[in-house]
Amino acid sequence: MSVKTKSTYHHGDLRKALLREAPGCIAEQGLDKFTLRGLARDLGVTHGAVYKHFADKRELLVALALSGHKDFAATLRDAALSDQGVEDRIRLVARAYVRWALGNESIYQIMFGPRLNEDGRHPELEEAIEDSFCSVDALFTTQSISKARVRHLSVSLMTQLHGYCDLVRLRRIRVRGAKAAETYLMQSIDPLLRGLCAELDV
Amino acid sequence: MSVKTKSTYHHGDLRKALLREAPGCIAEQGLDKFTLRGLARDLGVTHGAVYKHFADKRELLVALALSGHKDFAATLRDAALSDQGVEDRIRLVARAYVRWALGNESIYQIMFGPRLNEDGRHPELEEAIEDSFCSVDALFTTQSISKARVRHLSVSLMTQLHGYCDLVRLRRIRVRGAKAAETYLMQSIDPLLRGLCAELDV
DNA sequence: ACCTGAACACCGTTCAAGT
DNA sequence: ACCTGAACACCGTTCAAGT
Repeated sequence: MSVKTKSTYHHGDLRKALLREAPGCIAEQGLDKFTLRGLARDLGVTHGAVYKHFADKRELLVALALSGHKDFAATLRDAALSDQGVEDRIRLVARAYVRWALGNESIYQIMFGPRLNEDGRHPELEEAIEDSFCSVDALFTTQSISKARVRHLSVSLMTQLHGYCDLVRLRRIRVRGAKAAETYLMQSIDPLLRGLCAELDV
Repeated sequence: MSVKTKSTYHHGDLRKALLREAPGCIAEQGLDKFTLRGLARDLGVTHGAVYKHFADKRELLVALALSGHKDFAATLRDAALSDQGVEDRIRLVARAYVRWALGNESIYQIMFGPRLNEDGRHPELEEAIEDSFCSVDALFTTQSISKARVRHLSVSLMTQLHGYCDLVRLRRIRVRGAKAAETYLMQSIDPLLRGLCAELDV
């Protein structure tokens, strides 16, 4: 019955706490220097405690990647299905993509970072990213375009957006601030947009 | 005067040997698991020996990134300045980009991997990548287009190519083999190419 | 001038022991 | 059921000592 409510023992929900704190931890030090022991320290538990909730470091990252992909794909889908002409919908998807990627940098880094599925377990990860592609496919799906071609168009858009976000994150393209990143993107995506609209007869 | 010529002591040129072997080492295990101690073992020297040639692990990676960028930028420049119409030159750049990136996966990973210039030393790295952008600028530089707009066009092309290579490397876009990666790219880059040509009045 | 080998601080992971 | 703390193997980095 001491004054301190924080029992130094049970944590309440350590699993949730680990998932909540990890992104900030990664944002500070970079994914490559992110450390389970450091994360445990930040939460005031011993390093061993983590292993009661995740089999290993990779499993923690997989959990973050999965929930990230889910939210990301939903965000893209909302933009792709919004009630407007194709061109504006493509713009909305582009904006939504960069906003999400740069607003959730740590998670995005995990999602598109070193492969978490080398061993072939976690096929869910592959499906999760496929979901994002499908969200974007919706933009281009019409009677007159083959399925294969739709995917080419999606790939053209997704690769440009991923490349842009990756290079901005790495400071290879220098823009100051998230807002500037968005407006700069809207200008560089212009040629692709033009080409896509031409193919869609808009 | 023993039969063994390999003196177990001096290595000849350990520095060169380290730079030569590192990419293969990285290709096998992935950049994140790449280890100086492992590399030293592969070369038959003690781990301490590495530090006679590189201040630390990062310096080794910087050396690889710099020589990589140099070769990469030159490759792009050759393609961009080849003797043909703009559209074909863009195609050549695209092909050269993906061929280099996927043919030098480990190096490409270092060049566009975790930032090696966080501390602000090694500004050469920033210049090195700027060189690649300039190589591509050459494609779009005409009287009628402003410098700022030329850079937008370069960014549109470079981000698409980087995004494509990154996603192929991560198996997020599945193509079997380097050749398939090239032909698949040529189809997905089609919309961008069309938009670029429209803007260039070709 | 270049390499060895011990040493130190740090990590991921495991496990018997505590509560 | 969940956490602690010692233990092990491994890394990056340093440095006195060897050749």
